[in-house]
Amino acid sequence: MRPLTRKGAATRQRILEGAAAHIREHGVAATALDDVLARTATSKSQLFHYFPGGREELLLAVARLEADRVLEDQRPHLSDLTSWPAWQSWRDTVVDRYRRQGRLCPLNSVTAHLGNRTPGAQAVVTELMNRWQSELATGVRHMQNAGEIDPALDADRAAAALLACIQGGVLIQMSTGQTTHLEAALDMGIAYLRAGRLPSP
Amino acid sequence: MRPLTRKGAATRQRILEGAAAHIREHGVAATALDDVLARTATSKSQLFHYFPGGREELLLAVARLEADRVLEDQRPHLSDLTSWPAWQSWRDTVVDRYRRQGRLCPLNSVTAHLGNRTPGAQAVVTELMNRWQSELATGVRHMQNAGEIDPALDADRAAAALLACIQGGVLIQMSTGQTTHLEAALDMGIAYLRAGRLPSP
DNA sequence: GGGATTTTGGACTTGCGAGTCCATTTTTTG
DNA sequence: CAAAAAATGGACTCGCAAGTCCAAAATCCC
Repeated sequence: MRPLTRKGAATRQRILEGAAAHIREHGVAATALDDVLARTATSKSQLFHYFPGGREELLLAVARLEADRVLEDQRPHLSDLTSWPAWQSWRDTVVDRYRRQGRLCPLNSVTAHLGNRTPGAQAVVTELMNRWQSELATGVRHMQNAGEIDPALDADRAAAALLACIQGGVLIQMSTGQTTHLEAALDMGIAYLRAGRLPSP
Repeated sequence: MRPLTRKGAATRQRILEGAAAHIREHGVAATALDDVLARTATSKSQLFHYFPGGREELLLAVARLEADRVLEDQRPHLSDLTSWPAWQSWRDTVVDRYRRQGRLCPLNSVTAHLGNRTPGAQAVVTELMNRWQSELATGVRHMQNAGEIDPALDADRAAAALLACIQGGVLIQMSTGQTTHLEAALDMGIAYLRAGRLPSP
């Protein structure tokens, strides 16, 4: 079904990354297929050869790329939330990542444009959220086992709240350009976790 | 400059609300000018007569409409955060409002589509956020004065965090369709405020 | 009432950009 | 090496939807 030569795979990758880059710089609305072709030195036929679904399929692939990137950029901290200093450096990483990213959030941009009526688009986002929340919950549970957080706390619900803090902070940053809300929300979330800490005996 | 007959004003309003309604139902991408014309029984010339800037100006007007609506839907609770039960009913109102709204967030949809390149679009959002945060901060300060929240808490920062909780919860709801994150985040935010309460003497 | 102004209808232009097609070149495979 | 399959170039079609224009109708103002 899909033999895909080495050269072919390279071209496909080039198109994909070129599209992602252009979207990161100019947003989805200002990204025509021709822009991608020009930037990647490819032709229409190549694009439709590797992405038979056309624009929509390409955008979906970009969404997947960006979604993976989101979690990758939080490594290794995200998977090692085993002490308060670790939580703090994770927090700093997140803030820094989004500060760097600036006002354009490629993922939000793409999914918003793809519309939530495309089942694929929301699947990508939903899966990202699930993985993200799951890793946070693992961190919370670890701290509970270490006696640093009240075991009565619902780890998943706390992780959900924390995730919302991040998303909201980022969303606000997209309009204001400031990361102050993100920082405030994250700090609050972590403070909340610590407040539920078992009183040291 | 703009005499605007009574009839003219009515037509303009009809177009504006028709556009907002169509966008709420179908999203921005799926809203062509012709759709609005058909729904409001008006013609191209009328639309461009009342919105000389065309589509962009219309969308911006819709954004303003929706932004106002967001705060209005939280009245009167938002301006009366003077007791813990009051905070709770505000929280319930917000959750309910967004549950009703479903997956489509007209404001986010419009601003995302208008791109953040339009200065007007982000101005609308920024102003909304400022007003929203300001009202929340007022509520926090009121509770501080009543001795229900630690006076050492930075009211504006707490309000910023709370705002991020809401935005994030809503954003996640847009993909998942669930309000669980919104609820978890809001509950956490309020719990955080209460945790900072002065120990009763 | 009547001239000025605003409102309205709707056909027309226009440009953009997605998607198609086919001929040609390159690579794989046996 | 030769046949088959894949990769590539780029011109072409085509539909949609934004925006323009002008003439006709309604309304306002004195």
